[in-house]
Amino acid sequence: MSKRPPITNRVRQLREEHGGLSQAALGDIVGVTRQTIIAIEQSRYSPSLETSFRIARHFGVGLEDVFGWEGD
Amino acid sequence: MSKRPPITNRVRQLREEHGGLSQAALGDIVGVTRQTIIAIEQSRYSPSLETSFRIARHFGVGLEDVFGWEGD
DNA sequence: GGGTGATGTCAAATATTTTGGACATTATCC
DNA sequence: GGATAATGTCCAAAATATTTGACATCACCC
Repeated sequence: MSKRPPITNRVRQLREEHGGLSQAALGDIVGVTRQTIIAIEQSRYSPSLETSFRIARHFGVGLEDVFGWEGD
Repeated sequence: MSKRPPITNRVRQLREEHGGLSQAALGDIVGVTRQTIIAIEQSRYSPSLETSFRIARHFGVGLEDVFGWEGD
């Protein structure tokens, strides 16, 4: 559960669609660091459900609009 | 991000609705231990997104059909 | 050319999740 | 009464996520 999880994400696209919000700015908003956002965008590990919810809700969308399960 | 997260879950109900699947059995199926299932059902911490996806998909439902965000 | 913002990488430290094992309780079944 | 399955608790440890700080690159602007 740590080596490139089978999860896709659209964080980067959502940032761009929302006025080019920077990784650092998004991190501040959802309460994590810039590095965490980078790691999530690069699918280096799977974030906590709480962090995932915060990101989705900030963009005003559902969890599965941000994160996808490979194998669906 | 560790003291009783603002996340609700219906794991227990889903287990019961699926033939009274035990915590241990569910754990085996999704690849975590019995203790992890207990902790999740009791909202002791927020699981990884990967574990969350595995649970939801085993029951054939979406992430937000299992986990909810308090504040929605 | 010198600033600034955004992204990325690396490594080490800290925090959180997950595990493994031992033990208690309750209910059921024989 | 003894056996077994299911849930729960506690604790220590291993594994993974997250933080912090330092540094590199690229693009843009002045």
